[in-house]
Amino acid sequence: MTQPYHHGNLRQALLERATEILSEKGVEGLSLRGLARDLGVSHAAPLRHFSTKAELLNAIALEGVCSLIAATKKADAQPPGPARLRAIMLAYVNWAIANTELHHVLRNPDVMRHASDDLTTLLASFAERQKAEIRAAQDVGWRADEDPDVLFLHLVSLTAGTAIVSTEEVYRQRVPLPKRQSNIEDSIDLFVG
Amino acid sequence: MTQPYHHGNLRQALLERATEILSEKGVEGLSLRGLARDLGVSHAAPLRHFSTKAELLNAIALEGVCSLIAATKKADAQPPGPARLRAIMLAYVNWAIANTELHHVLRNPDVMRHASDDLTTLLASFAERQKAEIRAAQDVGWRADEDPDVLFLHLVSLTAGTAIVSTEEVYRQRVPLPKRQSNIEDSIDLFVG
DNA sequence: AAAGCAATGTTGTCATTGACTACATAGGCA
DNA sequence: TGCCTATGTAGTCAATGACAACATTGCTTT
Repeated sequence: MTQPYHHGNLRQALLERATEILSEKGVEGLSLRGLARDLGVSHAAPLRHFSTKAELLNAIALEGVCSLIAATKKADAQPPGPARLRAIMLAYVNWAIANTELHHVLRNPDVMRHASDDLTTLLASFAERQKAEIRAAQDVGWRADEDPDVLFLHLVSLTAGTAIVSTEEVYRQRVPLPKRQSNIEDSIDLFVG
Repeated sequence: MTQPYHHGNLRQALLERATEILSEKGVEGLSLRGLARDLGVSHAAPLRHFSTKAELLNAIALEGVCSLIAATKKADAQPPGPARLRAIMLAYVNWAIANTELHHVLRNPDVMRHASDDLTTLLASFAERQKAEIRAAQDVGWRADEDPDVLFLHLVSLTAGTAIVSTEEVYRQRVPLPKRQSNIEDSIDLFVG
């Protein structure tokens, strides 16, 4: 029995294997030729799906953002206001913990440097959605007198910061899990009140 | 007039040029051979000073951490307590703004993956110093009844988060400077009280 | 069903890079 | 003066990204 000429689902296989490699060896350890070897296809086959390494990373990042957006959408179960803000922030941080490597990809300058229009647009719309949630909360009386832009930055700083602290090895080794969770809740409480 | 056989200060020149390249093209755009070309030396000359690309990145990161530590040391002018905590956090964020690229290098997984013992030790000692400052502030009565480890994570989350929001292009484009500064001060106030 | 065609995969090739080795030069020290 | 080490050079090799020319497959359109 011989291998079929066509892989069948090479694009998806590439994305999956690439994500594995990223966890293990990072962007620098990811190579199109290495992926081809791992999947048993010829060295140029990946180019049919991603004509450059940057394009592959882009596709992975795009998947990541979609998954992140989906995760935070669940906060819509809460009514607009501080409760929903809290849910969004929690969802973000929990997503980062559950998808550490994707989170790192999205934070990697070498990836985002080549961000496609699709990707930047999606990220921008995600930011806009957060801004809208801030305004909605203010409409319900939450911190109604403060500057929504500054509140937006607060929210982003806090979620980004707690996500980083929750996922980076340095802190995971240095501080036990329950305390890390306290940090997340306390930080968010500090913001949403 | 011919070039002298020896460059004279190649190591330093490499570090400086490499930092420039990192700002422009990131880690992936940095190559030892490219540096050699830029500095007019042979393609293998850099290897005398940094036997691998990772070692060069490490040296740059080490310089960065030293400079960061020096910047935050100025907070010692304040007496131990919340005032000094505030000064440390402000110094950190201002350093990140003034040295955006070094900050990105320190946050780059592809760099820190190969961190030398020197580098990890230095970073660990920096973290320990922050922890000590937290305890010192508690000794003066600031949040004396809270868990110092959780407070430490708070501090790190906040500084990391505000530093990121202050330096990343996405937010710099989206929110004007004065509001970004309000965010920094408000965020820190929220923490130190 | 057959022809044609686009999608997908392969082989071959080239320039660039990281990394190693052997060799050249310079400057300090016995 | 003569050696010795630090520093720089030239040559080489394997791995990689990227491209081109060719092969195979399966859908589509008659």
